[in-house]
Amino acid sequence: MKPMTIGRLSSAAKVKVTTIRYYESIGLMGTPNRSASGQRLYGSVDVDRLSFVRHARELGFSMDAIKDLIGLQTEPDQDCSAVDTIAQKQLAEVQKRLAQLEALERELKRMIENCRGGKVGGCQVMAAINDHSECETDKHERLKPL
Amino acid sequence: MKPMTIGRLSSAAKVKVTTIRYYESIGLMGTPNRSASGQRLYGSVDVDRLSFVRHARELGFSMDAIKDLIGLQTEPDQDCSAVDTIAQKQLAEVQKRLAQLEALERELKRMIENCRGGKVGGCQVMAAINDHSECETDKHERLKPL
DNA sequence: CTTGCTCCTACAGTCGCTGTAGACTGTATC
DNA sequence: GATACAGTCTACAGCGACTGTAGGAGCAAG
Repeated sequence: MKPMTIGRLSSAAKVKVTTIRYYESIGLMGTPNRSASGQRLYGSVDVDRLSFVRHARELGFSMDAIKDLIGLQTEPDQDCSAVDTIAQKQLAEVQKRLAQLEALERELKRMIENCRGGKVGGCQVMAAINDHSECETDKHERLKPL
Repeated sequence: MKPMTIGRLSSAAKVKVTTIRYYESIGLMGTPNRSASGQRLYGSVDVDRLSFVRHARELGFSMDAIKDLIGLQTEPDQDCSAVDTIAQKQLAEVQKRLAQLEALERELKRMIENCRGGKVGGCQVMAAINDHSECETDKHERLKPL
């Protein structure tokens, strides 16, 4: 179980080297030991932790939420309802976003469906973007990037 | 049809004042006329254009795509297949994102479902984030923010 | 005339990284 | 031992699409 360099950790946890250093800078990874020449040295604990972070990111958790989850992880005797709350909140966000995107999909399909070729001047897609009187997405808050 | 200030334009097109100035800075709104004291002055053309931009943003188009659409708008005699292509591309992105989020929803639900209270140490949500061996989102590319 | 809103510029901050520059370290091959 | 090349280091700038702040100047109503 000898220590590994940042590059090994990177391929073990499938997180880029630069990203690992970034995570360290925002206090997500603690301060690693260093070799005599100043290179970061990690152990298998760090692989686990970093993999956890990666997977939580893949699940769409914010860095703040992940910090909270890591904090909870280090206190295994605490009630896990806090974890549940974070996960529930995340699920709610995902579902909200799904509803937005479904509305978006319907509207884009409608636009494209109505456009039957021709000139830009009479293009129904352009018209649809211009005239949004009957548009359901108007009721939504501003859309976050795809 | 007398000119309006940026604040009027803002409420007419439902785009924030600061955002209008930002759009100007990235070349999306042209350079407006100015009053003697230097205040921006707009006409109804600008309301239309800005509303168009807002609605396109609500549909999730990138600023680059919107720039293209505006460019096409000013040439109404051109074939509208270019517009169609941009819209199709956008629809494809939306559908891809939908698929990602649906996978996410399933996994979050599964995690929460399996967690039946207790201590963090035995929490199935934490375990699920840790052990991602059977996780379908692992196959996806990195998720963009919600 | 004063109050209080709107407008101006210029710049820093958001999030979650990614990319760049320039220098040093570690390892493999000749 | 020399050389080549990959890996590592720090520090900082940039991405997209804005948002927020500071410190002023303009303008309409009471």
